[in-house]
Amino acid sequence: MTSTPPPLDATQLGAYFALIEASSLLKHSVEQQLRDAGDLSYVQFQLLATLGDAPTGSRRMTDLADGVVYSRSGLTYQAQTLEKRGLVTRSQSADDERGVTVTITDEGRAVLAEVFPGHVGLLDDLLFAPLSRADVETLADILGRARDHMRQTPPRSAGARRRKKAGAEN
Amino acid sequence: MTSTPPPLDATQLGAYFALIEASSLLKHSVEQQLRDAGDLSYVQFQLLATLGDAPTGSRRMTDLADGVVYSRSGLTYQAQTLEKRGLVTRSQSADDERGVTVTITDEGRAVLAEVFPGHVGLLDDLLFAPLSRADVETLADILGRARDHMRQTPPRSAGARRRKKAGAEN
DNA sequence: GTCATGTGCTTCGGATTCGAAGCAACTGCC
DNA sequence: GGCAGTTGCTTCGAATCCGAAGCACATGAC
Repeated sequence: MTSTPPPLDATQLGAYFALIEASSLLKHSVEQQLRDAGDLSYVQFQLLATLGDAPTGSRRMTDLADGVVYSRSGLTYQAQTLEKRGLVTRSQSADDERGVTVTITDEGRAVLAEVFPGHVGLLDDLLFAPLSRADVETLADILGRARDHMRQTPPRSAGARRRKKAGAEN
Repeated sequence: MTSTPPPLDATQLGAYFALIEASSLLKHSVEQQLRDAGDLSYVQFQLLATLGDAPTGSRRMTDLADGVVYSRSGLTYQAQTLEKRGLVTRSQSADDERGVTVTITDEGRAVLAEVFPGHVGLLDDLLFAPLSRADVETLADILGRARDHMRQTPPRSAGARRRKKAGAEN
C-alpha cells in the first residue's frame, strides 16, 4: 500500500515525457497554423484529410471516429461545424438507415489544398529539421508498433481494468 | 497542379501520424486511469508530479506553465481546482509581489502516491510492452531532440507577449 | 409478426481549454 | 520621485471536448 516503488527507470521516463511534450508542442503549433491558414481546428483538418484520402471522398461517421481518436459526440459536433461551412455534406447511408455518410465537397478540398503546404512546411521546420532520415524511419517504426499495440489492446486490460461497479452485474 | 506538391514522403507521414496517434491514444487511456484512481485530469497530475519532484515542493506559476504545455489561464484554472481540493496551496512570492508560489500539500502527495502505481502500470502495458529496451532509449533520444528543437525554435503561442519592434506598428 | 437486444448517431449538461483584456507590481530611465 | 514599458497572474467569454442519456433503425429469437 505504502510503496510499490516506481518501476520506471530514467530512460523510460525520458521517452514518456519526450513523447508527450513533443506531441503537445507540435500539436499546438499545428493548430495555430491551421487556424491562421484555413480557420480549421486540428480535428477538422484530420477529418477533411481523411475524407480527401478516401477514394470516394466519403466515409461513415463510425469509421471516421475510429481513424481519429475523438469521441462520437465530438465527431458529431465537428461534422456539423464543417457542414455549416460547406466543407462536407452529410447524408443517410443507403444500406443502413441509421448510418450517416460524410462526404467532402469541392470547397472542402479547396480549403485542404490551401492549408496543406503550410502544414507540411511547419512539420519540416519543427519535427523533421532536427532529425536525420534514419531517425524518421526509426521513429515511424517504433511509434507505429506502439500505436498498433495500443489500438488492439482493450482498455480494460491488465493495467486499466475497472468499470463502474454498480453493485449488480450488467 | 498549381500548388506545390507535398514534400512529405511516406516515411515522414508515417512518423507524423504514428506520433500523433500514439500520443493521443496514450493520453486518453492515461486520463481515464487518472480519473478513476484519483479523480485527476492529466494536467492536474502533471502539475502535482512537477511539484512533487521539486526539492521544496513548490514552484512559481510561470515555471509551471513553462514545464507543462498549457496556457496561463488554463493553469490558473487548474491551480484553483487543485487548491479547492486541498492538494496544493497558493501564496504570494516573497520576492515578487505579483508572483504566486504553488506548493504541494501532504494530501497532494498522498493522491500522487495513490495514483502513481496504476499510472506506471498502464505505461508498461500500453507503451513499453511492445518496445525493446533499445527502442525506448532510441525513442527518448529522437523525441528528446525534437522536443528541444521545438521548444527553442518556434513562435510560441503560449509565450504570447512578444517584444515589440520599435518604430513600427504591429 | 413481435419483442428484446444491439448499433449508429445526436442531444444534453458539465468540464476544460484558450486568447484577449484587465489589474497590479516591477524595472529602467529621466 | 515619477513615468513608460514589461511581466505575472487572473478574469471573462467563447469554443471544444467528453460521457451519459436518448432516439431511431437493425437484427435475432421466438
